[in-house]
This record gives sequence, structure tokens and C-alpha cells, in this order.
Amino acid sequence: MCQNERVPKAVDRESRRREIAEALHRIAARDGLEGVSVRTVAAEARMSAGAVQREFGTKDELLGFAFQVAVDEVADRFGHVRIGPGHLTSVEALRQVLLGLLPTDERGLARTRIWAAFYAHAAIDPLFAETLSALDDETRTRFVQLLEYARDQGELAPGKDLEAVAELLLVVIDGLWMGCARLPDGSSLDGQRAAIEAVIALLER
Amino acid sequence: MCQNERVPKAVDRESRRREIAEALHRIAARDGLEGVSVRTVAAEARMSAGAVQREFGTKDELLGFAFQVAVDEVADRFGHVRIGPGHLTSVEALRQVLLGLLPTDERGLARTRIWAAFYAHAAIDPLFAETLSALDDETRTRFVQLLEYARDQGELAPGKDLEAVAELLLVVIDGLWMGCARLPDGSSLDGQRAAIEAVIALLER
DNA sequence: GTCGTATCGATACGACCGTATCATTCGCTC
DNA sequence: GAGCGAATGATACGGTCGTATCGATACGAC
Repeated sequence: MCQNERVPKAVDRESRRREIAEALHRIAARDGLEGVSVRTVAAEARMSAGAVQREFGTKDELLGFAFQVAVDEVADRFGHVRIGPGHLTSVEALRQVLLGLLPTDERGLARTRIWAAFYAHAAIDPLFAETLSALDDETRTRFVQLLEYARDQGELAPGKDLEAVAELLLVVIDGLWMGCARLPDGSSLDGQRAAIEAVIALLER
Repeated sequence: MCQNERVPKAVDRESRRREIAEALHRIAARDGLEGVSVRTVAAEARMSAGAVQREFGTKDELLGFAFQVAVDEVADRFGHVRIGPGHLTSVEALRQVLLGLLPTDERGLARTRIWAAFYAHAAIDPLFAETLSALDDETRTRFVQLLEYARDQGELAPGKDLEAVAELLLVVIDGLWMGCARLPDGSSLDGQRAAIEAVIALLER
């Protein structure tokens, strides 16, 4: 039957595409997007170049898929942010979110470098830029909700433009990741941590 | 005499190197660092590929020089920041500095994209990263001085860790530029402006 | 078992890369 | 004006790029 052979193939295909995307991520973290080619990605994924070529007809498609995978990863990360009553104050939750963005291991550091590479590419490719812009919109909305809740709880210094503060937080996140991406391997993140503490301290009443 | 023919040549050489660097900047702003090759840069600078090759023995040297030119440009921009009594408060001066970083024309927007490309490269090349780190150190020192002066003048909300705030400002600058770099051509910078107003408002007492 | 058929690794091709080398031209000295 | 050294534009070369194409192989239908 058609379905019996198509469905398992489909999952296999998807998992293979993901494997290839992760191989691309490893290369991008190590050598930047300049080091990414159909051949190098295939070698990193331990498959033939033809396999990659068949899976993604063109290099742009490959790049776009790998980008989307990276975007979904961080979108998931933000998706776990929940506003409302908990055992943490909203501002403290925000502080934890920002601190949680900092890379704590090799893999996290690699993620920031992958992000830096894609970020620079977004300055060139409008499609990438649009995706990032959509991610911004989502994050901004979430931040505004969190800030409004915090204000209603009396956690914030009064008289702040919450939309503007949310915008600032977006800028800070970009700056944090780009700053981490260019640090040497074993560097301290004290500067980034201090920046987070500063913006949190400025928020609190 | 040796000097009579060497000195003018030297000036000429330096101005030509600068021309080449600016051609590279134009390409990097348009197509990213991936679009930069000895040949494309030479064509953009309207000279033979051999000329570029002779001026910079290797592509890395070319890239490094163009990077240094870009760094010097923004270092100059920060160098004009003067602390101390003037017709502006220190905080207002800081606000103007941040707003002045935003691109106001095509050339400014191109600068942010060039910066984004080099920034991503710094995630790969430790030499680039070191240069950026040195620029950070310089800027941080300047910010701390400005903030200390502002505090002494009573312009700041009390009880702030000024080193941490300076660190935050560095992060914000990175975030602002990277955010601008990936905006479409005619975009509004209202988000970036709001972020600046937010961080200034958070600073003020 | 045989035969389409779909999937695979391998190869081919034209283009561009960074770099080395070279013939030519130009400007200067004598 | 002749001669020479430096500067220049063009070409050569080995390599990698993205992509198209091809022979081999595995596999389900009959």
C-alpha cells in the first residue's frame, strides 16, 4: 500500500534532514557560514554529498532549513516562559530567562556562534530577516505581557513605558548573544552577567 | 633621493589601500563577507585584481586591514564623546551618543551591515575577537568615567553599580547595531529608539 | 526469477576561488 | 635617447564550489 511505505519513509527523511541540519550547525559554529558547503556538511554528517544534494535540492534550501531549526530551538526556549503567579516574582523570572540565555557549556557557546553566523546572513537575506523579525514580534509580545503583570503586582519602578522596556530587552538579548559568540572558548561571562543584573536592577522599584 | 620618491609613494599606497578597504566595505554591506573575494573587491575598486593582490599579499591581510579601518571609524566616533561640564547633562550626552549610533542614511545602514559581517567573523577568528575586545575595553572605560561624573552631578538614580551599567551599555550598543543591520532598507528605527529611551529613562533618577 | 523503479554513491562540468608567475609598460638616471 | 628597475595588468594553476547527470544496487510487483 502506498501509505505503509510512505509514512515510515517520511519520518526517516525528516530525521535525516535534521541530522544534516545539525551537521551544518556544527560547521557553522566552528568555521562560520563560509565553511558551509554541500560537501563539508555531508562529510560532517557522515554521508555522501549526493544524499545531502537529494534531500535539499539547492544550497539555499539547506541553509534555510538549518536556520529554521535553529530558530525553532530558541523559540521553544522562550515558549517555556510562563507568566503569572509562581514561586518566583515576575522580575526574578525575567532575570532567570536572561541568565538562562547565557551559554553554560560548549554546546551553548556553539549555539551563540551559529546564531551570530545566521544573524549576519539575515543582514543580507530578506527571508532570514523576516523570520527573525517574526521571532522578535513573538518575544516582544511575551515580554510586554510579563512586564504588565509585574507592574500590576507592583514589582516595577513606576512610570515606565513597558513597550519601550520590552524593546530594550530585545536589544539586550541580541547584544548578549553576539557578545558571547565572540568570546574565546574558556572566557568568563561576568560582563554579560553584570549587564543582566544591571538591567534587572534598573527595572526593580 | 630616496625620500623624495618614497614619501609620496607611501601616501599613495596608503590612500589606495584605503580605497580598496572601502570597496570591500561596500561589497560586505551588499553581499556579506561571502561576496568578498580578491576579484570582486578589485572590480568594485575599479582596479585590476593584481593591484589588490600586490597591496595585500594575502586575503586575510586584506580582510584584517578592512576590519581595522571599520574599527577605527567607530572608535573615532566614540572618541568625540567628552565628559565634563557642557551645555548638556551627562545623561543627555549619553542619550545623544546612543541615538547617534543609529543609522540615519544609506551609508549608516551599510555601516551596520558591514559591522554585522565582521562581528560574525569575530566569532571564528580570534584576532578579530581580540580587536573587538580591545575596543570594548576602551568604550567601557569611557562609559564608566561618564557615569561616575553623572553620579557625582546627581543625575543618576542612586545605588547603581556603574561598572555593571557600563557593561549593559556595551551590550545595548551591540544589540542596537545588530538589530539595525537586519532591518529592511526603508524600515523605521522606532524600536531601537524606544530601547534607547528606555535605558536612559531607567538610568535617570 | 525477472523486471521496472526508486534510491544510492560517484562522477562530470563549468565557474570562481586564492595565489604564483610572467610579459609589458612606465618613469627615472645617466 | 638608451638602459634599467619597479610597478602593473594579465594569465596560469591547483582546488573547491554548486549542481546536473549517470551507472549501480536494492527491492517490491508480477
